[in-house]
Amino acid sequence: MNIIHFSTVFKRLDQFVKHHNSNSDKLSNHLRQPIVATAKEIIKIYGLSLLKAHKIKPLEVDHIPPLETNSEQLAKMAHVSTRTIRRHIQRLLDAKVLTEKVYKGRKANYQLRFNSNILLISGLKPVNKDEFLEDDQKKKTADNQFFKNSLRTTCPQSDSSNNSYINNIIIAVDNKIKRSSLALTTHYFSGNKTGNKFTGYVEKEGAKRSNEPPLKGTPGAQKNVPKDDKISKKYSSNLSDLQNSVVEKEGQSKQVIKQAKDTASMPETCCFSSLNLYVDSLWNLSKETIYKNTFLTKNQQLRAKELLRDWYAPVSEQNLAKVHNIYVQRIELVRKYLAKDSKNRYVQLPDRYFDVTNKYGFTGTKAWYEIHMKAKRKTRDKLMLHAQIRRFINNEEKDTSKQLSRLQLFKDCEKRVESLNSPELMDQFYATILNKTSFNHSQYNT
DNA sequence: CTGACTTAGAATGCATCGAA
DNA sequence: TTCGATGCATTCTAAGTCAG
Repeated sequence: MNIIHFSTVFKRLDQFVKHHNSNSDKLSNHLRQPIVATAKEIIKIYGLSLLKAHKIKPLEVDHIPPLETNSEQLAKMAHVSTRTIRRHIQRLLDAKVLTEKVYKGRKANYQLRFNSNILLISGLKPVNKDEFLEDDQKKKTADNQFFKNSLRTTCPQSDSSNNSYINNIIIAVDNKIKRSSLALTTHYFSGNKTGNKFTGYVEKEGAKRSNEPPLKGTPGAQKNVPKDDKISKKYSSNLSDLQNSVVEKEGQSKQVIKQAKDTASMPETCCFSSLNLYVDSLWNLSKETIYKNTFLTKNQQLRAKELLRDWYAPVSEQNLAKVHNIYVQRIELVRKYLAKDSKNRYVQLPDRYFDVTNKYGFTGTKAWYEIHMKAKRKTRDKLMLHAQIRRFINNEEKDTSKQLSRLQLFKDCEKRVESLNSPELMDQFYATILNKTSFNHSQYNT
């Protein structure tokens, strides 16, 4: 029995601190981790003291006693010096986490009063966890934590810093867009007619696609299948999702589908302990990133793990680590997407989001991942091209005595660029080398 | 891209002051 | 005398810069 339900109060404290930090201009006004840690220690002490007081004499809601403590005690608990405690208390007072500090004289402890919005003391009764859960759930509902109408959003397909929220199937949700029964990915909701330069997606294309049934290789592609062989298809789709993650078009590799079916038909081949390890790891990551500020019930969490198991189940053991890594990156993409506009964006609850049949959930992040990897490769190739050009130019600029053989170096650089397998980059290489006078050295000297 | 280096700001400890 | 408050010096850390 606790008067203060610590985990709930700590969550509220974290939210309060986050809100406070985002609202304060000066970095010096921010509450940082050590101060928050001190605050938590103080709350722990307060909880215990209230419990003791309640045993002696039942507490009344309107007369919750303040915490009587001293810097020495707090310093011991928080493993810091008394000086630090005093500073931290001052900062907590400034931030209104603590509302009052009353000095009771040199031979007495001082009294601390807490912000009641954070502590949520229920007075006479010990805190009923279930009540909190219910309340919290109601609040989450009110805050649009559940899906009502449309399942589509306008999220970008990569973590590039674009704002073209046009043709993206729901992976995470953008609250900024007004919802209707219509799919949000249609052009009606276009906020940016210029489209997504980074991904090469344009509004027109997106609108067109939104009217089409989901295709293989499109964002969130999880082909609709008849219910009877749903599971095997589901697994095969999943596996191709994994195997083809290096931008191989989904469904194009027969081998992959075959392998998926084989794997799905032999679940016993999976090493369940390592599978569970990956499931736990991915779930913990999701909880700490995309569901960091979302209250989740026990059942939702259990269901989430079950669903995540579906994602790993068809994967052969030797591929588990690789696949896990891809899933981690996909979660990271979602986190970045949410972080860009945390007020207006949220993600579906895990019991729905990780459903493999929900093409607008985690399944949809495959397209993000592919585009992300494509962009990464593009950047890498470009850097490689620039490096080769710079290498050649630098040699040209050296004293003749120190220069390497021009032809030899040219061939060497050409070979490297050739290995990128991109005619466009090859052309760029030739153009720049042949027309050295127009070469803007500074452009490549980065 | 990576690692070394620099720098500003925050955290902390020590010494001292001052109020009760 | 005790203990919170305060000034100052040191340490730590994160971000930025630059050269290889």
